[in-house]
Amino acid sequence: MSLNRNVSSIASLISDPSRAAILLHLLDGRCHPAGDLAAAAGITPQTASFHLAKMAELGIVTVEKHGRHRYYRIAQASDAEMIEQLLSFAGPAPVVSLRQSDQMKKLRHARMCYDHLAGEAAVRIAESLQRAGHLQKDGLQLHVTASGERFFADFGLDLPQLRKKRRAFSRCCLDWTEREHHLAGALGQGLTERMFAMDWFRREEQSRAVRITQEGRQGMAERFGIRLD
Amino acid sequence: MSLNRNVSSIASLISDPSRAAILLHLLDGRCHPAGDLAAAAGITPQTASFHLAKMAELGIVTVEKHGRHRYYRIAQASDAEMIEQLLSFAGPAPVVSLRQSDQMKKLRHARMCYDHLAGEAAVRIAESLQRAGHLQKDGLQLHVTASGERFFADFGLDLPQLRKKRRAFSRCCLDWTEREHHLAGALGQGLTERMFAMDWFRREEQSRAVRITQEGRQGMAERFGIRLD
DNA sequence: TGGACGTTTCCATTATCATCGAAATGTGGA
DNA sequence: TCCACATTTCGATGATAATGGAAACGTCCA
Repeated sequence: MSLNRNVSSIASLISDPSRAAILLHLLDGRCHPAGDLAAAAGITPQTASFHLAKMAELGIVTVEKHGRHRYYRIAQASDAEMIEQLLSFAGPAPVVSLRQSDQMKKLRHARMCYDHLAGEAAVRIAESLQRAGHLQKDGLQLHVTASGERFFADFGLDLPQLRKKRRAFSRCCLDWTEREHHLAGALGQGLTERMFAMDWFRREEQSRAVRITQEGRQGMAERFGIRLD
Repeated sequence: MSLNRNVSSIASLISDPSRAAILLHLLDGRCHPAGDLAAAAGITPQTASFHLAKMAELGIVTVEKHGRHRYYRIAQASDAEMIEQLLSFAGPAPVVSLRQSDQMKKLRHARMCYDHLAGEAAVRIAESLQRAGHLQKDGLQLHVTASGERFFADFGLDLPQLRKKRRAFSRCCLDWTEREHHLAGALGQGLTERMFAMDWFRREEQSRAVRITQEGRQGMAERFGIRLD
């Protein structure tokens, strides 16, 4: 591996929105073809290729050629953990397994994944939205149906505004604790922001864990038909 | 609003080499006049001033005016820890000169990480405290056990006072030279302060490096069962 | 009071870099 | 063999931002 890594180059990976989106998408630990990553970040294949080459040079990602596809993945699992922590505000990375710890339980429950909600709560919300017919899964996309348009507008989201952003509008993101999908993309971010604004959730200090408030429990039961715990 | 303003803003700050140099210089936790930082980064005072203003605006550094000097320092310990985290990601910088490698050896050995000790000595201390059952790792937390309460009190630390501080009490921080954890948080700071008060360590001028005194070697052998070098 | 010095502000220049169109490369399938 | 498709390379563009010269500001000191 080229030790071309210096602090600034690592930091620039995270500070650029397109690269952050790509990294975020790679955080599921699986391989993704370059085109998917381009779509995920809302950029053209050329641009994605440019970014991926840069990341490969730094040894953050590795490539595997299969036929005419090139599959990218994060080179080391330990890097993946560190990236997720950095993306969603970081403390030092745990080297040992966190499986049984208290902190881990909290993270399983609800946490931030870069700019949107993850964990059990997020997975349940995504399920509920699909069951109600507001979202429809189409590959990696989560299509917003007509009833979904009304639902999100009623929920206080400005969908036209969210669509304008230079990033994928609505995607699913594999939740590494639940092994199910939750909602990501501009819509996931907007929904999360709205729920925070309504004080459904509160961030814990020094952690990406998220605490669900009493309002949150009530709201999730009323709006999504979800009862947690 | 961005829910992770900290990360992306800090990352974009560090992604510029000049600012990275400034921040790295500030990682010693001391105050530095603007001119020194300019020299450290190899840029003119105007440019340094421009960068420092930007960092101050984001709240990552704070200024203190003393006479015609303005002293800058990193505002929050958590930001400093995040930068260290990025350093551990980047890995050790390539050594160019003999003088640098000499300096590097010293930094590996013992250095300041903003307000607490880092480097081999700090990692060994953290290990020793866990082996003795005074600390117990729980995710990112380092829990102080009953025997630990007694140990630290006997060592001269006022734990109740440290707990009151508006920051994480006891946590681990990934050491970028050793790739192991050392003790951070209020407890790490307090322990470091106490050891300095006992003259176990002395800071080198103009550097993050820390020198271990004869008392320090003796004390660490007696209290922690550590023999360095 | 005047001059030296540390620092900042203003401004014009320059460098960097993400971005995408066009074209090239390489692979699979018909 | 030819075409479709995924991806990369090349080249140009435009936006952003770093940079340092000139000058102003404040503070210290003689």
